[in-house]
Amino acid sequence: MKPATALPAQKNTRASDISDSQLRGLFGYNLKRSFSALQVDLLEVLSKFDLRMVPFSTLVMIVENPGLRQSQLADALAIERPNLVVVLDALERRELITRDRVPTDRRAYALRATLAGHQLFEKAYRAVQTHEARYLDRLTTAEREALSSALNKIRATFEETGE
Amino acid sequence: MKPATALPAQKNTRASDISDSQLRGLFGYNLKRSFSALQVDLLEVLSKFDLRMVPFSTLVMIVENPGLRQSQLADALAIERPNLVVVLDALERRELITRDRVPTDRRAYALRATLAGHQLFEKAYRAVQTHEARYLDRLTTAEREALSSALNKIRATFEETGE
DNA sequence: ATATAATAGATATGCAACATAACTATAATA
DNA sequence: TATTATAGTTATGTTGCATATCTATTATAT
Repeated sequence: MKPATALPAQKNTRASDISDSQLRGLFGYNLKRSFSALQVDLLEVLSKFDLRMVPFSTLVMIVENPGLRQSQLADALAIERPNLVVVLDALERRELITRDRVPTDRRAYALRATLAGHQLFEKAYRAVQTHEARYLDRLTTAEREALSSALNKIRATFEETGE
Repeated sequence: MKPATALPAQKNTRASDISDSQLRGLFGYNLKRSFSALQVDLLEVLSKFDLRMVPFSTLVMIVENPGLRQSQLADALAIERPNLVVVLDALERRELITRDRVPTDRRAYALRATLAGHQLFEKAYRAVQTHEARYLDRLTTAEREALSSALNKIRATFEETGE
């Protein structure tokens, strides 16, 4: 490979004055960094219940929508059906949910949470709410509403064309 | 495995009325869904420049901070040093950046963008700004400020303890 | 009625993001 | 000068996410 030359006559950056204002000027970058930081804490909270983000969301959806089909669930969570299968396998192995045969459609399964599943949901959901309060408490009501509305608009912007 | 039984007497959820209000009540979930939707669009924009999110961020940082060391860069981007190595390898192979020996510390490399690197940065950064305008234009000034402030508070909440 | 197409779920597989342990070479320090 | 720490690298593993393809079953189209 021929040696690519850097632009000449550039002052070196010293350790002290590293700047990321170009990236900080991008909304998406801030969104990613904030979410990543939040996620570390959330994963720690969920780990007490042997859950990760997708299995937790899955359990929440099944508790809220008993009898749900796997395809419907994958759709609602915006995850691929093959990936949901392994998540459900794990939840079923832990006897948190059941896959019940649907009499009217023998291809499909109706998903339901067991008693243990409901109990785990209650505890985990409350723990997540506590985790959320950690940062939501620092926001003003106006900020919370603006944030909520902004996130919805962002989602709407990209999901309307993307789906 | 003994058959786990679902809770009895539950009305099945019909296709039409699947609800995700429990998840929507969680801020982190909305954040994740919005970011995922945004990311699809962003990746498409970056793909025109043969870039992904981390290589793009890396290039931006090197352009803004010529002479930067790899460790400093990994720190600033909050990515692991080993993962940065392969990103830099690829950028160097494309002659977008150079790794220059540092005379005062022969372990270290000073990272600099080549002319091609600067040019790609200019084009890609503008394209990303256009992408961002797609959703930022739909937000009110108040929403934009609240979102910005909220994201910073979220990051502060979790990075102050986490680092 | 039967052939064809579509759907529900599962399996296999691959890529990308991210993390850790351990190595080489240098530099800092005790 | 011996020890420790640091910069970069290599190897490797895990998780998240996507696609192609398979089966069993159901819907539809002639």
